[in-house]
Amino acid sequence: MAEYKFEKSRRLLKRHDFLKLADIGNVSHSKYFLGIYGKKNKNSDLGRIGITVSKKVGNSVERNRIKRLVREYWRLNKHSLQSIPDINIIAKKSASSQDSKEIFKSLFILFKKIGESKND
RNA sequence: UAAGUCUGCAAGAUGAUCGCUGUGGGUUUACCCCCAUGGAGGAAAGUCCGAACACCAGAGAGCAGGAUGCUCCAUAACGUGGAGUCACGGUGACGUGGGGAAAGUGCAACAGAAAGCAAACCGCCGCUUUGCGGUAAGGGUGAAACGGUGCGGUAAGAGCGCACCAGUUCCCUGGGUGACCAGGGAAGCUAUGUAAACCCCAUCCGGUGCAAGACCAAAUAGGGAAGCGAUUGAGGGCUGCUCGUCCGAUGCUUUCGGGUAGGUCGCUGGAGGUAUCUGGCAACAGAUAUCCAAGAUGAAUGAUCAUCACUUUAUUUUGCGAUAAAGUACAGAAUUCGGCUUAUUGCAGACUUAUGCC
RNA sequence: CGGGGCGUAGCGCAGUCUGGCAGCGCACUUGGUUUGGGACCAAGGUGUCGCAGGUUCGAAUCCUGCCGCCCCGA
Repeated sequence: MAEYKFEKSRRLLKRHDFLKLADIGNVSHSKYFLGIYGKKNKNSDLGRIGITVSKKVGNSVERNRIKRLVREYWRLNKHSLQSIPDINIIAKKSASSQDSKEIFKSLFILFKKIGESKND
């Protein structure tokens, strides 16, 4: 049961955390999302996640829905994302008015790309 | 049946699993964990008004600036609401609007003779006829041209006179708390529009906003005070310790205060909700009973599945119905209330108009 | 939680305060010039003035309510 939990310590919450990631600046794309990620943290077995959905994506209902879907995907797939470092997920404009299956598929592709690039 | 007007109601339901978050309890130094229970709206939105609350400023009054503007009532307050009143729009149900133009100033393009204490282009009339005078009936311009119709009157005309009508101001009587309404009389013969132009009158307004404001407070660098210390070395580094050696005076230690990162409070029980009764046409107020119903902070309230409900489409059926698929608006609390405005789905009721039938 | 600015022709901007003709530059079209092109010369087209109501005889301009974009403060 505990493996599906989603705690605050697993999230990026402060502005300087986000700025630090932007300095490192490793970027990957998928259809609806952009991922900015850092180097792997050796002390923690799992990276932290931050979600950015700008005002251009839609109204507050739409923005909150996307954030919840991203968190849901992260929570349910934690066990397969062990190699993922700290990451900031940025929603693209086209992510609005997509259903949950499309969102999850796009996230799957994004994390797969990041996992492969770490192996290089 | 169609088109419309007004008012009200709802905002899919139930269950399971996995999560997020508030509160209470258990356990614990504390975290974790376990149990119970709560978790978006009618607009939570826009931030357009009004207040509460907090801090700052302030003797009192005024000016400037801003807002509001028929009347009465309601309210903590309002630019809001209720009831009325007048005007305008609509066949109608009904809707929209409201101080002052007879204090002063300004503006009214083009056209037109003339756009406001009048004036004479054409026309008409008179005379002593290259012109002068009278005239506002008629012409045409314009959004707007100084009451309308008729009769009298006149050189031609004119409220110049009269009758009726319309309008203005004043007075009286009656009704109404009042805006105002009804009736009667007098004056004068007419007074353009614009105040969402300046302005005048009346009423109201100190400023900033929960990132208000209060408290705790790391690292680093300043500041105040006290103590130690000046080559006779305070203190520190190299080391487990001693010796030794090196650094060393804008120094070291203690303490006080401000205060950043960060955190806690403010933070949800209130001009509160629901029901009944009483007063009031109503808005609303009062009494009694009962209930406690979100509190996040890179910001919770979600995901998946099942069943049912509603709508649409397709297939099948004479039909009822059945099956399948898709869909179920606008939209997310951010200190809290009262309104306004805007976005938006469905349903119900009352009423109006038109047509048809009985 | 507050404050400010902008929206006018394809693009960049005037005009809004003080209501009455919607303009300027570049670009575009046509003609001339040139062997041809550029440059140059001449002529021309152009707009729901962000949207909707209202005030006025008349609104890009005044008033009210919305929409979009940009910026600032705590």
